[in-house]
Amino acid sequence: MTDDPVTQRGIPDATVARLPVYLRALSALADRGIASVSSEELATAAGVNSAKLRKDLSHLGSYGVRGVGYDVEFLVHQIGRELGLTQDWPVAIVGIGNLGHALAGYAGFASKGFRVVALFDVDTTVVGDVVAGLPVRPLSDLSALAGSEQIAIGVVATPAANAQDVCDRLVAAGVRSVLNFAPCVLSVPDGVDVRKVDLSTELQILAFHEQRKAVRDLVGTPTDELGARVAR
Amino acid sequence: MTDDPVTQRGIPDATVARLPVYLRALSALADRGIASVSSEELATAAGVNSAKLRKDLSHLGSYGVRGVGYDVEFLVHQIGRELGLTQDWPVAIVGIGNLGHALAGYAGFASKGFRVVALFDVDTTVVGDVVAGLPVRPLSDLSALAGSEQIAIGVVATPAANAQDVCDRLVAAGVRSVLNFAPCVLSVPDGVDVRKVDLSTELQILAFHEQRKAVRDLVGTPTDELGARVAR
DNA sequence: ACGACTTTGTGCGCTCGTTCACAAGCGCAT
DNA sequence: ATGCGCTTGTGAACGAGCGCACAAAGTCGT
Repeated sequence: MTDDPVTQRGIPDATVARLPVYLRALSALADRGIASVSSEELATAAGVNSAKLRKDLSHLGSYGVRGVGYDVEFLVHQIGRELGLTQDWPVAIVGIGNLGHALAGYAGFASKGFRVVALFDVDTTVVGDVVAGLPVRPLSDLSALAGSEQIAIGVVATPAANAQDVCDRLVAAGVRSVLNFAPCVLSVPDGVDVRKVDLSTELQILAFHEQRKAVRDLVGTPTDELGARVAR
Repeated sequence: MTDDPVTQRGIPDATVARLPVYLRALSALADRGIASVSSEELATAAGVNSAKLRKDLSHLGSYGVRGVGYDVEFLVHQIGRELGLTQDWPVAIVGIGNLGHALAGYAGFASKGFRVVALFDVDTTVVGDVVAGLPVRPLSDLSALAGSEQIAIGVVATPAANAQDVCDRLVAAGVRSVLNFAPCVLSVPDGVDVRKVDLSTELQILAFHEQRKAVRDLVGTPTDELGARVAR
């Protein structure tokens, strides 16, 4: 019954988070016409340890050839399949402000099977506009469209004040994956995934390290490694 | 010489990454006029375990009162100070395309001591435009401005192809904190921090889980907890 | 055909972070 | 003043993930 023994049993979250990075590095190699790559080369391209890379890939199956490396094309296909990029993922963006505009026009969406199929906003002055070839629809339309299984991923690009309400509507409409750009915590029922992209948080983390570096410079203590921290 | 015993000795990265979330939750409470909060309440507001919250806060010092909770105003101040938000952080944005525009106009920047002071682009058709009150300058101006210690954080909002070059220029100009929106790995020398914000990666992670959920639904196995994973 | 070389896949110890559970500490009511 | 109830701060157990190091397994040259 298990259609695939490897696929079924859990891939660690940390690994899943890195697969897109590997995929991108591999795609770049493929574009340059490179057919085969060693774990060492791919690891440096992806900015990770080679052992970690190998362990990550081993979760997908034994796709490497000892003494040779990995077939680039094949690996691209396998990772893509594992991430579900062979299918088409309809995406809806809610909140067509500054950021919503940019997201709607973002080419990176289309590249990997993600397709923006609907735009929503509460602001009646925006509703009806055509952005990136799609009409901006009122938020009330959401339930109708999503109910027909047309939306897999909802992107929340509204101000924080509206985010939870918008999220609730998305969930009510059957969306089970939400990408949240609003600077707030969204609470969702079980079975719904939320990922947060938070510019402000990232800046504050950078500020923390920057401040620390400034202090170090002043005191002039080169104790400890104060090396680069390529933050996760 | 140690001006503050607690501040000096390392706060875990995982904790630092959560401090902005706590800060936001606390600010929201303060706006609602709430003066005191328990770890339990704050934890739920921030979407974390209360024990974790307490341990995180304990790294800043013993700022809570047993039997009572934490003083909201005071904690806001302390976290803000720890994150370096009492200072002003000059930010430069490179790459004034779709995303760069949105970032330049993003209000969240200004809110916490981050101030966009310069915009750069290589595209001569964009250079000279005024975006969000600032002129877009040619990339060659970067070294001059940054050399005078005017830029603390560089934001890379260019296509992936230009990102490494832009990053190198930023670093050469003395920038030691980079926020990277380009879908690629940036390599930087020791002492420089890079944080990545990657829309495409987040979508792919969501797709992975979505696909898995779809499989579960088909097979109809409610084994394991297939609960909500509020992803990190 | 065979040995030397290369690279994968992984067992193992270690570090880091999370969670539980509880003692220490504080305020308040009596 | 004293004891009670509440909440913090933290010791300790647990678990996840990372990286070293090496055996297994394949290729290539001779």
